[in-house]
Amino acid sequence: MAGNKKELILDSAIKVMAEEGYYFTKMSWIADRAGIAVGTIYNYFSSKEEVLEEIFAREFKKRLDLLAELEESPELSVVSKLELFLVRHFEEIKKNPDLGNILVREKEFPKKEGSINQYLNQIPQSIKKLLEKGDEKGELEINKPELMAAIIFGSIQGVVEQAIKLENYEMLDDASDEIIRFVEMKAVK
Amino acid sequence: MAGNKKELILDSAIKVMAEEGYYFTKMSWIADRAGIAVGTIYNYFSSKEEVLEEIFAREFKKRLDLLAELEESPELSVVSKLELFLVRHFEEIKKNPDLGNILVREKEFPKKEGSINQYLNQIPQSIKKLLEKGDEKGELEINKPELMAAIIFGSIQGVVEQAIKLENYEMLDDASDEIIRFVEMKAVK
Amino acid sequence: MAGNKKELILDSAIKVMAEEGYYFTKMSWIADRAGIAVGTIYNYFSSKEEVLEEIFAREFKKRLDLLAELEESPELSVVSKLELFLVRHFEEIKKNPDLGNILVREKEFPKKEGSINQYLNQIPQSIKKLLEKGDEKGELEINKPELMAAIIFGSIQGVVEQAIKLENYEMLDDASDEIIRFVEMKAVK
Amino acid sequence: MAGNKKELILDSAIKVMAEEGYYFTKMSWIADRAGIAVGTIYNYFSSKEEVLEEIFAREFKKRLDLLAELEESPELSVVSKLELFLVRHFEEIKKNPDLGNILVREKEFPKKEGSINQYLNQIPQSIKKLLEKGDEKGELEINKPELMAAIIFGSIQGVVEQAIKLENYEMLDDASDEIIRFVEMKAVK
DNA sequence: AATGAATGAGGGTTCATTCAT
DNA sequence: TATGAATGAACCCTCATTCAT
Repeated sequence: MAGNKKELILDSAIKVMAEEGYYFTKMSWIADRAGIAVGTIYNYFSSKEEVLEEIFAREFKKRLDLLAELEESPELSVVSKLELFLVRHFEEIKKNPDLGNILVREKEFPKKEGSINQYLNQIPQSIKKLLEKGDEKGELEINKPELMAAIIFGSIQGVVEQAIKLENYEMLDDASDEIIRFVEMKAVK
Repeated sequence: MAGNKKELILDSAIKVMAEEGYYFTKMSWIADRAGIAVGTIYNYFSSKEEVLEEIFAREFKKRLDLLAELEESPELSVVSKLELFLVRHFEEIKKNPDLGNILVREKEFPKKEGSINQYLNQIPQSIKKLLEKGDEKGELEINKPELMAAIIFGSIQGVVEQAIKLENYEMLDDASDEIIRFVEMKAVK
Repeated sequence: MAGNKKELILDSAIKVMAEEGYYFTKMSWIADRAGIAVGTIYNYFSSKEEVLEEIFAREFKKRLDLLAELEESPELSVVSKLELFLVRHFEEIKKNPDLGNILVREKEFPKKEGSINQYLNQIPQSIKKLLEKGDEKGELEINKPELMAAIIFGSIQGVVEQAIKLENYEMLDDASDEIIRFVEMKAVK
Repeated sequence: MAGNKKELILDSAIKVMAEEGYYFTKMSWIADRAGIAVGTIYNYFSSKEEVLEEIFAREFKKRLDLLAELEESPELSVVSKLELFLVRHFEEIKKNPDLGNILVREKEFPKKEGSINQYLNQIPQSIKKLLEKGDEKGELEINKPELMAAIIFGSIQGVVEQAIKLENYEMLDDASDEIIRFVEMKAVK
């Protein structure tokens, strides 16, 4: 039951924040949309920032769990791993574009190491590690893994951003293919 | 003199906003950093939002002017045009990373058609047009220009974001090469 | 409870505005006087202007309701109606001179049709209608009802203004008699 | 020349204040309307309040001078004196309704004994004295001179207020007759 | 656990006034 | 004298958070 209420609040927060952006979002709007009182939110979250953090935490946990799982699949090539990751990510975004909107747009909280930054930084890092593993294994030839990771991560974000802005969600279906093609350029033949 | 003061304010605003993010930035901090009174800012800008808009307007004007100029150079291939654009953009960011920080991070102002959104939307659009031109001219084979533009724009943003976050500005030197290589995959041989 | 808090704020506002005038009145003074926080005022009123409007609205409603009630009393002569109105009005002012002070002094908000102007304009209009009715019924002979209404309304305001300024509240007891005597000059014998 | 500039500023101030009201009037608007710089105003007036005070001072000086002059005319009856005063006052208002607007509307500056209050209080006082003189001389029978003065002063203000609000300036031509008729009620036959 | 009225620190903005030119 | 950019104190209003019920 308690879990349900927290879910309810998060769903409501995602909708409002996707529409208005984190800073314009008022706690009272989240409450209204959820059909509860403002005070109730504070029984489940200690602050507005924590609501956003929880959203990021959950979504990033999904991605990072998937990445960890893929990590431990020796039968898969690095490129396949990346592909599986992309496919799944874009599927999730397609299921809930509001979420994608938030994930892609909220970049504030400068300095503060905690907050959402901790999550945002992990994906490019994981991609970088993946690419380095590919290089070590002789699958790929990556000279500048940090740069490549930046490009790949950027591509992912860019696709989500445009898909939502243009309301062209089909773009998400083709995106992994296209990005993977880019990585395959680096494949050692 | 007047131009100087406006410049002074913008420089100060760029520094503060890069450090703190637009929403955390206080008008009084911009004034302090510029060594002037808060009221003075309002002699040059009508609101905090307008300060950010001016920053975006100026930087995007530079980019869009360059794109327009390249447009009218029939001797250049589409790929070369894109390359020149990228090289110049990354050079500018390297000269003033604070600016890059802001350009890449501020994505709020949802809905509001005016504000910074008008600028943010123009670059992917211009890239898309460039790609379509390349397709028409038989230089490139682009099936989904919108997707490709999203990926390229995303890559650019991703590189700037990571370069700044990791304080690895050399990344910016190699980024255009790498991104162009991706576009060249689409070249018709 | 809620009604009480609104009342509390209005009472406080009346006192402060009577002492200081609307423009000098600070929201924080109203709050202090009411023993509440500034923010609380905004749970009941959307702006400082709305506080003043509510004061006017309430007082004018009382007057206009009375006028409407008198309107529907065919047994009363027009002069008697006017007299009853004056007596009641001056009684009210005597009970709460602070209120009278505000009602008589605040005339700003130029142009703006909403705001307090809508109320201020209604009394002379009602008086004019009353005089015209008297003329029609053959009770009075009024050639210039607009002028007469202006004089009567001005007299009322003038009496309240001086009574408060000179702190001579007895003046209010005699005022209706004197003003009515003036109207009776117009009585058809 | 200097006198001219001061005149220019006052004329401009009257127009702006009549349109906007004292509190909404910005010093810069007065300057703009006068075709001069804001700073220049401060060469002739020490503050915004002083501009308003000067307007009141001048107009009230005219009235008080007239009253003083009438005072020393033993051949005139009190009623005639009052009539001459009213006629002149309404004539002036008709010549410059903007001025009337200000004179009638600005009542703020509570407490502060200086400011415009000093002027506003003098007219009812003078009227009261005039009435008392009439009583002494056996011309009039006035039991409550303070009340009568309040009514007469209120009438004057009310007429000006309505004439301006309704843009019915003809009202001003008939007003003195009507008000005098009221005073004549008190005449000893 | 749920409520929502109360809180009050905080910040963007205004604008009368100043003063160097 | 005239200018008008610079000043900065002042204030309305917002809204995340609290807490008594």
